[in-house]
Amino acid sequence: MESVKIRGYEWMSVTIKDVARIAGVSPSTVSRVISGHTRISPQTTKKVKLIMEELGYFPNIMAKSLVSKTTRTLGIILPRPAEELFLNLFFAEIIRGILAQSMRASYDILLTSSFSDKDEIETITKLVKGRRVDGIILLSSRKNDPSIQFLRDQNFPFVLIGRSADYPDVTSVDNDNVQAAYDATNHLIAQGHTNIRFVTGPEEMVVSQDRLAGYKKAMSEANINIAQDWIIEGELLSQSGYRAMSFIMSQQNPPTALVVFDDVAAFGVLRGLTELGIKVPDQIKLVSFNNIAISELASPPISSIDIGTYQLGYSASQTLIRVVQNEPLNAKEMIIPHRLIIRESSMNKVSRV
Amino acid sequence: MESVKIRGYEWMSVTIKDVARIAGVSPSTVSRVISGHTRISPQTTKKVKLIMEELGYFPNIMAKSLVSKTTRTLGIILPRPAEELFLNLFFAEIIRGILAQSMRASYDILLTSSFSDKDEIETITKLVKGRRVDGIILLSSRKNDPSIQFLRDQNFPFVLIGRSADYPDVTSVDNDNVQAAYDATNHLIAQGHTNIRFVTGPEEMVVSQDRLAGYKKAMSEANINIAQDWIIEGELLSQSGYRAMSFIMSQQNPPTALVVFDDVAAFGVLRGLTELGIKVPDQIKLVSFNNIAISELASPPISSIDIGTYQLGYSASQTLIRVVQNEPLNAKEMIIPHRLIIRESSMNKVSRV
DNA sequence: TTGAGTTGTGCCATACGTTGCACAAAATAA
DNA sequence: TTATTTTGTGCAACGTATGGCACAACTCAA
Repeated sequence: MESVKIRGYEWMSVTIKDVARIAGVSPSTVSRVISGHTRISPQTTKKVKLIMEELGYFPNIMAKSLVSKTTRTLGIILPRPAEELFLNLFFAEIIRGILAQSMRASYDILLTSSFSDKDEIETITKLVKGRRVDGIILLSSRKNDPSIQFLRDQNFPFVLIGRSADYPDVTSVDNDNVQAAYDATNHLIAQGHTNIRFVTGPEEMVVSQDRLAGYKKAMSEANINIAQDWIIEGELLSQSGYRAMSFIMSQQNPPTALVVFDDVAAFGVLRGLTELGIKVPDQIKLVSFNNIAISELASPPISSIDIGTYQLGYSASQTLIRVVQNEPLNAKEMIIPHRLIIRESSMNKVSRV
Repeated sequence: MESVKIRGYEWMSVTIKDVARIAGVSPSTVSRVISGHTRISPQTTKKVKLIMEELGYFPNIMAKSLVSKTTRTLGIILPRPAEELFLNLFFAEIIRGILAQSMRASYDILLTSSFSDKDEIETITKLVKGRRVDGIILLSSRKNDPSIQFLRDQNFPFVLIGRSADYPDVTSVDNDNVQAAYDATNHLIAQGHTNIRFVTGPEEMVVSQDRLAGYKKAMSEANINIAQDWIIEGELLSQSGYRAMSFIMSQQNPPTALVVFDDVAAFGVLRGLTELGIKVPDQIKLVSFNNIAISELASPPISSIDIGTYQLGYSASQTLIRVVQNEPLNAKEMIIPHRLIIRESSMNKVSRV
C-alpha cells in the first residue's frame, strides 16, 4: 500500500499484496478469497474480506485482463460518417439498448468511431489485436463493408446490427425490413391509394434496399405500376427530404401518399409540405420508419413502423455476450418484430375533438 | 508466436517477444523501436519494423496499461436515469462532441450508466479504483451530486459538463444559462410581451435553476410581475409539456408567450397547443433551449438558444485530456457561448410565401 | 500408540506482455 | 592502449491468477 504519483496526481494504490501482508496470508490466498470457488477456510475468508473492506481494496482491471485474456468490455463501432449519423435519435436509442443490457451483465462499453474507411479498419485492428475488447457490435450495414470481412478473417466475436448482403452467415440482429415496408405500403394501399411514392435512403445501405424492395413488392402485388420517378432519393438527414418536396408536388400527377424510409427524413418532408401549404393527412398521407420518440409529437403525429430500436441494441448486446462466453445461440440471425403505429399522418378521418 | 485458444476462439497471439526472437534482438530493443525516441541503429530499427509488419504484431494494450499506469481512455458517466434522458438528442450530441475530440487525440471512450444513486458510485469506483480510465466526464449537474464528492475525495481527474452549485471550484464546461434565459426572455419582452410564462425542467438540475433565474431577472428588469403560477413544472420528456398546455391556456389570462427550458419539451408544448387549435406564433410565441437538430423542422420551426451542444462535449474532452496529461488550464470553468436562433415560433410577422 | 491414508488449507513459483533501468558489448576516437 | 560514445541486453518490475506441492489435521486400522 503505497502512495504513487502519476502525472502529478497522488494515488493511494492498494494491491492484493498489501491486503495479503496485513491479513497475514499470501497474495494467492487473497486472490482465492476474491474468486470464491476454492478451498479457503471460512475464518480466513472472513478475515481477508474484512481487511479488503478496511483498506478499500479494488482489483486492478488491467492486471486482471492481462492474465485472464478477457476484458469484460464490448466495443461499439459507429457507422463511418458518425459525425452526421449520430444526430439521428435512432442510433442513440440503439446505444441505449446496448448500454442497458451490457451494464446488467457487467460488461463495459467502448464507444468508437472513425473518419474514413481506412481509419475504421485501423480502429478495429486496435481493438482486436490490442485485445482491447472481448467482442464487437457493428452498427453498420453498408454493402461490401470491409470491417465485416476483417472481423471474419480474424475470427473475432462480433454481431452486426442490420444485415450484410455479402456475408449471409454472420451473427446479426435485424428487422424484417422488407416485410416492414410491405406492411407500411399496404396500410396505404388498403386506404385506396395508388399514387404512392417512396422516399429512399442512402443507396449503399442494405436497409434502404430492403425497405425499397418491400415497397415494390406491395405495389406489385396490388398491380400498381411504379413509374420511374416514384422513387425519390433521400438521406438520413432531413434537409433533403425537405427540398425534394417542392419538386415532387409540382409534378403533373402528384402523389396522394408517401412512404418515407426514416422518421427524421419524414420530419423534413412534413416541413416541406407545410411550407407548400399542403395539409397532412388531408391532402397527402405519410408513413415512415423507426418510430423515434419525437415522431408522436410532430404536427401531425407521424405514423411510423416501430422496429424495436431499443430492443435491437439490447438483443445485440445479449447475443454478443453469449458468443463471447461461448454459449450456444438459438440462431445466427435474429429478427426483432416490428409493428405499425398508426397516427394522424396516415389517418383517413381525423378524429379531432 | 503461438496459437492460443480462448473460450473456443482460436487466436494467433504475436507478442513483442516473438518479434524479438525472430528479429534476433531482445524484447527491450523491440520496445524501443516502437517507442521511437531512443538510440537504436537505423538498420536494427528497419529490420525490427519489417518483422513487426510481417508478423502483424500489435501491442497488447492491457499489458501496456499495466506498466504505464495509463489507459488512454476516458469514461463518460451518463446521468442517473439514463434510460430516459438518453432519449434526448441533446445528450447524443454531447457524446458526439466528446467522441470526435477524443478520437482525434487517440483516446478511447468508455460509456457507462447506472440505475440508482448507489449504483452510480459503485460504477465510478470501479472505473477509478480499478484504474480503468485516466479521467472522467460527468454528464450530470444535479444538486448535491455524490459522484462529484467522491471524485474530489479520490482526487481523480474529471470534468463536469454543467455546473455544480455545491462545489464551485471543480473543472467544468458549461454555458451561461442565466444569461441565455435572460436573452430568450428579453427577445419576447422586446416584442412587447408581458404575459410570459416559463416552463421549467426538473427542480434538482442546476441548469433548470439557472434558466429560471435568467427568466426572472429579465422579467424583473422589465418591471413585469411574475405571478405564482407563471412558472410551470415541466420535464425533459415531452409528454408533460404537452399535458400542461390545456391547463395553462384555459386560465383566465392566458400567456402570449412561452419560454420552455428544452426543445423536446417545446415539441410537447407545441403539440399541445396544436391540439387545442392555438396557432403558433400567431396567437402565442415560443422560445426554447438547446437547439437540437430537429427543432428547425418543427411546424412551426422552433426558436431556440443554441448552446453549442457539440462544442460542450468537444471542449469537455479537450479539457479533460489536458488535465490528465497535466497540462496547464486557462481556467477551471469554461463557458461555451450561446446564441439565439430566431425561427418562426417567435416571429412577429410571419413571412410566408 | 503408531503409521498410513485422506482431506483440507495455504504457499511458492511462474506466467501474462510490456517498459525502463543499469549495465555489457561493440564500435569509434584519442 | 585507453577513454568515449553508440548500441543492445538482462532483469526486475506492474498486479493478478493458478497448478503443483507442502504441511497440518483428522480418520481409521493395526
